[in-house]
Amino acid sequence: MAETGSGAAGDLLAHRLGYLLKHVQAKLAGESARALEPFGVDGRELAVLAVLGESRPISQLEGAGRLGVDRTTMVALVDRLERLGLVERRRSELDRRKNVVALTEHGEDLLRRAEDARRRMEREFLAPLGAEDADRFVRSLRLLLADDSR
Amino acid sequence: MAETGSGAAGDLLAHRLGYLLKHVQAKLAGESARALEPFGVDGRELAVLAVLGESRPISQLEGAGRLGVDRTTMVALVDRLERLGLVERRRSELDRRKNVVALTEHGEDLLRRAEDARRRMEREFLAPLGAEDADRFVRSLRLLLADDSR
DNA sequence: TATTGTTATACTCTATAACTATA
DNA sequence: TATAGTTATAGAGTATAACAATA
Repeated sequence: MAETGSGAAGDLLAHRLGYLLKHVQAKLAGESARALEPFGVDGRELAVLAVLGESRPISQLEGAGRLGVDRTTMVALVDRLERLGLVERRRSELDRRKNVVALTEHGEDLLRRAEDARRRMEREFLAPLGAEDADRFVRSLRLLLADDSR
Repeated sequence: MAETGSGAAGDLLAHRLGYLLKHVQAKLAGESARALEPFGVDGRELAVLAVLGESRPISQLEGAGRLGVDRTTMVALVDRLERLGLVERRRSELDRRKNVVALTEHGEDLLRRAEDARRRMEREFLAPLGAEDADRFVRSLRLLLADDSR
């Protein structure tokens, strides 16, 4: 989506939750892209890296589950990270159907530095809210996602 | 995106703004689809209808500008709304290059009823936050979008 | 038979380029 | 020459179906 809020949109749209959410997300995506550009990965790929680098090595399917993506999507994500030399696929010795995906040293290093950049970017992004409301905002997002009262 | 938050994701991802925003938006999109299903339009099309139905009739390009979409995208959106009998294209008499897009009676009626349903859906969606934090949340979204301090 | 990874494929969304008609 | 609408097309992003290897 390259259509950054060109139209002032009066304020008819500023009252639509869908519009607000979509465009705030798009704006964040832009800032994220800029912040991560030096690292050659996007926010999504960094999230994959973070999940894969979390404690013990996990399989592709397990990673896909945690990220909430399809396993075919996961193949493409790992493909790309592997091509960048950030992760390595190894056949699991316990269950040879599984790929265990582990971060390379380069991957570990990039993960640390890119995560720093991401955190800085997020803090700046939320700065207009002030510290207190920024916290409340993030907590609200978590609450909205967690609530499974359907 | 049909990948509703299947993976519990520990809470590694619950601290990533991008992940939270994306999935909250996806969840809202789901609720929105359900709420608007009886009307045969999605949230986006309803927003187009709302913009077009706002006071004086406007051209496609003007509508596209307000919505923040490309004019080629606008063609497809108006195509669909016209096929549904919700809007009508008329050649502008002042400038015959322009299409003036006006809501039909059916469109006006659907707009009113679907907007009610949307507002109810949004209120329910935000309910887990409580009234006060729900307000703050929406205000924060507006603030984040408005801030042009780049 | 079921599961994991993979490939091929299709579908959605949206933008770019080029065309038509008007200005 | 420039603008509004349109069409054709291409590029992301992601899902479904089918296949191979393994359990």
